[in-house]
Amino acid sequence: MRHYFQDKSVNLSKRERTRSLLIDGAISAIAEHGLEGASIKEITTIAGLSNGTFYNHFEDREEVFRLATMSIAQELADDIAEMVADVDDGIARIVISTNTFIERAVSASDWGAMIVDAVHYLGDVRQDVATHLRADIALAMKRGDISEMPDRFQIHQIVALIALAIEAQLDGGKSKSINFRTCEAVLRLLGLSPTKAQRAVAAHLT
Amino acid sequence: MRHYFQDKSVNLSKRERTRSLLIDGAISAIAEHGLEGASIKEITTIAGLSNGTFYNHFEDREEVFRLATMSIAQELADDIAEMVADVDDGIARIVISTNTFIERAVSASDWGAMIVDAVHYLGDVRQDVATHLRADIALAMKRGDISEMPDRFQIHQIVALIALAIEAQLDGGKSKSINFRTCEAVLRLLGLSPTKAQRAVAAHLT
DNA sequence: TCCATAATTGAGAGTACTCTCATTTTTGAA
DNA sequence: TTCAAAAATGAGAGTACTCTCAATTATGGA
Repeated sequence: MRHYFQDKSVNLSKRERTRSLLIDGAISAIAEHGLEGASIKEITTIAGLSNGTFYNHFEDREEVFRLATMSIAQELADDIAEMVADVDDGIARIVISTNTFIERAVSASDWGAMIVDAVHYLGDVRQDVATHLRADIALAMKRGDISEMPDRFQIHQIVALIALAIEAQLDGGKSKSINFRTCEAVLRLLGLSPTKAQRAVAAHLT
Repeated sequence: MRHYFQDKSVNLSKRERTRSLLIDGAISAIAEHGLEGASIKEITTIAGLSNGTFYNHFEDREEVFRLATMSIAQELADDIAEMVADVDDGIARIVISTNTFIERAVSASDWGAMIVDAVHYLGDVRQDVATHLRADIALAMKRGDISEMPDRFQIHQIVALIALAIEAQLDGGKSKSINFRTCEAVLRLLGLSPTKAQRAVAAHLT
């Protein structure tokens, strides 16, 4: 994942390729030192470019951080959308999406670290997750599995639990149990009883 | 709250009084610019002291941050312990503690902002909350209201929800509804059904 | 191949921060 | 009141960072 955007841009214009190098570099740097600690020097060194090139592509630090976050969010969203494309049960979609999102973020550890950081600083990320979640919940409501559409605050609660699950696994190593329990917790927050939540998770994750 | 530790140390030694001034200053600075953004210059300016004095009292930034966080945590813990001293129902204690903690943190907004920041950086804070929570949960288990003692990860989930509630109110203004729903969410995570959680919150908060 | 345009380079100006230390000021016990 | 010890001061050394820009190098269409 360290060269993800670089690889993806391999037959685009030079401008795009360099941009991608810098975005990959920014992700590594942020994963290592956090949004506030990542320096432009570090980003360009990782990218194998010189300091000045950065400003040929981005206005300032803020811009590359925003772009890098959005790029990751988009990639993960696409990945997950494909994963649940043929699942038509809302609860199942919520469980599978949540689990997949966390798994992917943990596996691509730079991405995970960046997401955890971004959730604390950038409200956009939360809104992004919210959009996808809402669609799945609407589906579950049609079936009567969930009775009320959660508001913005409840979505934030769910996002906080997901970020925590990623953080815990980046610190302590991969753990299926953490994923299971996070999915259960999400369903509990959405109003399922503990028993139903547990059954739903057991049914859709292995 | 801006001069809390200063006021509290008013008849201690000069050394203690200056220390308290600096801790109050550190809290304000961190609330304003975050743990990473708060500079020593800013802390000493707020305290009305000169730059060098800081190093007469603390080894480095890290030390004052740790001390300031622990001081706040201790004060809040004492405050809440007193509040629930004569409540012998575990669920009630959990609800009242959670609500009081969030309310206090939001009212003393510098403290709240610092706690939100510290939760993300310092594991200690989570452990601190954990200790108090565990006692209340043990009480609720004796009565059969909760069936399993939550492990470290579940405690972290609860702490994350509490931090989110504080953050939301620091951004958007005080809101009883956020407190209610956070208490409900905490009880749901602890295994209560949505109905029971709602009743418990309604019974103990007004 | 040629060459206008685009991209990259790296030195450095400007800024901000942490921490040290010789000096000055304050404190409080005798 | 006196004065040794304690505390506070602020200039500045050392470091690190952001962003600019004139100069250099690479690119790709004709």
